[in-house]
Amino acid sequence: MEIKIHDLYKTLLSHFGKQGWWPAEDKFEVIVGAILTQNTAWKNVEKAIDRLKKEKVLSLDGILNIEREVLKELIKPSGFYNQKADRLKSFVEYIDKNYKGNLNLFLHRDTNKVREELLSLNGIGLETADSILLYAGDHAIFVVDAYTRRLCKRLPLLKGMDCDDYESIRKKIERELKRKIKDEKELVKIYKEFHALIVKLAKTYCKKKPVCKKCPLMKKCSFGGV
DNA sequence: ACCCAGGTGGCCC
DNA sequence: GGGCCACATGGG
Repeated sequence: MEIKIHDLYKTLLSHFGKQGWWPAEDKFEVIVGAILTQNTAWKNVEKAIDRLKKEKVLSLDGILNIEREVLKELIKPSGFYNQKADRLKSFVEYIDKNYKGNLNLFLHRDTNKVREELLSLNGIGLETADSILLYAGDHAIFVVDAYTRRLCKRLPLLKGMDCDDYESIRKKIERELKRKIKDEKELVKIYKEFHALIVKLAKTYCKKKPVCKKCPLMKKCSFGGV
């Protein structure tokens, strides 16, 4: 049996409730978190963010002016700290140089323009770019991560599509949801919530075992669990 | 002593 | 255009 994407969203929402992503105080914190969480447990990212806050450098100017070696030391708990320090530095330098350090000026423009620019920056790939677009910029872009990809492989919800291709999954999910949701603001809200729910699902039921008997989607899966 | 975590870029074929 | 690999810390 095939699961409709919107039904899957509804099922997850009623099962887990609203997730309220992204957990951050402002746009800049979302961006820092998006870079720091690359292949890293969120718990470790929190430690790094707390340290940046404590040093009062969790701002565009803060990261711009802090010495690279000091920055590395502060974000150490989040791992890959050499490259992540470079990535944070190159991002704030880019915004400073091209947008007078004004994040809103950068974010609030044509979606594809912003996306292209993000992708041109060092260390910002598809998922990080889309996380920033959706959660910091409120653009209607769905974020695909490793969990989403895994879900696509295990659920017959995206039949006939390439589950290894990021863009293919993103566009399919966006198409399906756009068909159902006409209001742009509502769409953005659902993209935010849906991605968070997929992460929640994976963390709750699929930590180790690829197929979990406790999974709430069992009944709807032709093969028994995600 | 493994394996995993809200990825990305570089190199190889 | 896909298949490896390094990147690093902390928790199970």
